[in-house]
Amino acid sequence: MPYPLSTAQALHLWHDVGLTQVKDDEPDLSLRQMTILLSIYLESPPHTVRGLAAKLHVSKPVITRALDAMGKLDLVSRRRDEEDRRNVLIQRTVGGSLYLERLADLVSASSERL
Amino acid sequence: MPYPLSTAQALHLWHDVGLTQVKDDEPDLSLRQMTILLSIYLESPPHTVRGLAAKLHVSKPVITRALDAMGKLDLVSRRRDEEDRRNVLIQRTVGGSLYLERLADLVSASSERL
DNA sequence: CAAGAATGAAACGGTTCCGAAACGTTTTGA
DNA sequence: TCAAAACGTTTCGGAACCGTTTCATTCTTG
Repeated sequence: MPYPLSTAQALHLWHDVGLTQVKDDEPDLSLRQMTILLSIYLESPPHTVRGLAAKLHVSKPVITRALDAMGKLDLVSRRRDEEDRRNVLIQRTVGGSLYLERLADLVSASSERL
Repeated sequence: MPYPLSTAQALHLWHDVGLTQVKDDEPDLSLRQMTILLSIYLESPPHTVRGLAAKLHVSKPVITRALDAMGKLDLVSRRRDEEDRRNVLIQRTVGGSLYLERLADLVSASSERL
């Protein structure tokens, strides 16, 4: 368990990771997209549009559009809930797992250089 | 000095901080804007449009527009370089310092809960 | 001193995101 | 059974951002 980061270390960590992300040519996820993606992968299913919207305090169309965008990038997928066909269940993908794995490695590596 | 963060801890830290930022009503800075702001506050002056563009591997208009946007939010200010009037020197503001202080506190507090 | 280089800003067209409102489908419950 | 509610999506107009190109100003240098 690491000690809490000092405020100066926190800023350097943020700077370091941001710099790497910006310098890469890969399309960056917006803050909202990234947070939605992390919610899907870190919290236990099922994930629904309504549930995510409530958790992030944003409107449902924000979630729908973020899922559209991340779906094109193969970071998440959607499936109808057959038990209640009004619901859409949001699912993880291999691409999403790899994406977050790389992010985690980046943060972890930056934290070593503090 | 903290130990390096584990990959799982890194993702939870990112999620936690993102969640707080998204739930706030405050206007979020884009990844590029945030990285520019951190460069200005963490690295030693002078900061110029050209210098920042080179460091982040982006075009100059990206920097100009980000400075416009952050200037409106009172996070940075600009001043002509009187020694070479082609240059614009980018300067820190009280608002920018407070903004980053709050970010640092947020990251630091989240890191405690890991 | 004049021609070229360097710097930052502005203009332009295209893409993406936003909030609010309206919509289609499915389920609920009176 | 059938009106109301719930869920996710689509549409709409507006705002922000992007990359490229062009421009005005200032400096350098031959």
